[in-house]
Amino acid sequence: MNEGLRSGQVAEAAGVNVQTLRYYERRGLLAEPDRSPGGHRLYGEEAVTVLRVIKAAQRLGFTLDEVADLLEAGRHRHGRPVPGLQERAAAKLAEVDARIADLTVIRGALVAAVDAGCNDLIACAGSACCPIPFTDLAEEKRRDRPCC
Amino acid sequence: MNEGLRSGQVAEAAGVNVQTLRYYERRGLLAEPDRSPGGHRLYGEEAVTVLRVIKAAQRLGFTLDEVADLLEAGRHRHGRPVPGLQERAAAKLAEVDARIADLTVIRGALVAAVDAGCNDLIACAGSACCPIPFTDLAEEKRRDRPCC
DNA sequence: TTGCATCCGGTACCCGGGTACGGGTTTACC
DNA sequence: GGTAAACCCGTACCCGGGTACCGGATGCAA
Repeated sequence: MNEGLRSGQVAEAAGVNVQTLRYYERRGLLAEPDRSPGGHRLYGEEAVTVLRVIKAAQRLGFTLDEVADLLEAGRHRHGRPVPGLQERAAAKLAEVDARIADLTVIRGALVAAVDAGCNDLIACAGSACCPIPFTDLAEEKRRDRPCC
Repeated sequence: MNEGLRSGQVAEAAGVNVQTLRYYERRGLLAEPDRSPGGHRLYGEEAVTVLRVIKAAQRLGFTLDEVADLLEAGRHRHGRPVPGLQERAAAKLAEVDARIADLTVIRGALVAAVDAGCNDLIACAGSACCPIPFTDLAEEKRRDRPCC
């Protein structure tokens, strides 16, 4: 009878690998489900939702540890808001913005290299006219000076 | 006497770990340098340049294998341009653009979550008014529909 | 009851880019 | 010529996020 979804069905519905279910369970992201008399996992419908949430949170830039933390807080809260979810989302937003800014710098360097018709990285590095800002690219800090 | 730079000096000058030099040598990114009578590596000045180029190329989005390939092509070329450097840079540029676009979508979702004052991921996922586009976030494909 | 798909747990491996450790030499400076 | 720092090589380990393989047990249908 249909006393729950089997691991393969959940995995299928959520678009993940079956192994990933057990992996998430080990990592504390997915609660341990009930078992059939023979020991097979039997999930409720909500497991699929949880998986979708995990995948979405990952896409938003949260690590699995962070997601586990967020979900754990959600499970234990009793009416009050999850402490820090807002703050964590705002912090992630700042990280994402920084990453976008960084990629924009990289984009600029690539565009310059393409425009200048660079042909040899080493030769370019030696010549003063090279558009690739080797030293500025070295660290993502100190992004204040524009290329060349 | 000063018959070349020792590994520690090169590493220091390029801002990398000494172990990383040997790692790059193994990976074919850094040519095997001369040795002292006792077997210590003695690098020329150009090794520092090569390291800087490697680091810059990494920042531009190239993997170490790709960088190795690019450097190898640069070593073997005799006057003619490195085949495909332009194309590869253009391809990387496309990748970077795609990544920026993707991050922009993610940014939008984060902003929406913060603006809406989301407090619990699981609760949100269940309600229709949740601003986080769980299903759209699932894959980075199909990025055509705007959030909500 | 037989047969096949699915699931079980445990462990090992994958990717990329390094970093650390350990025991033994070599170099450089005083 | 002593001594401390730097170097040698080989190997193992780290991170994050899974994936694969194994032999054995279960589930379900005909």
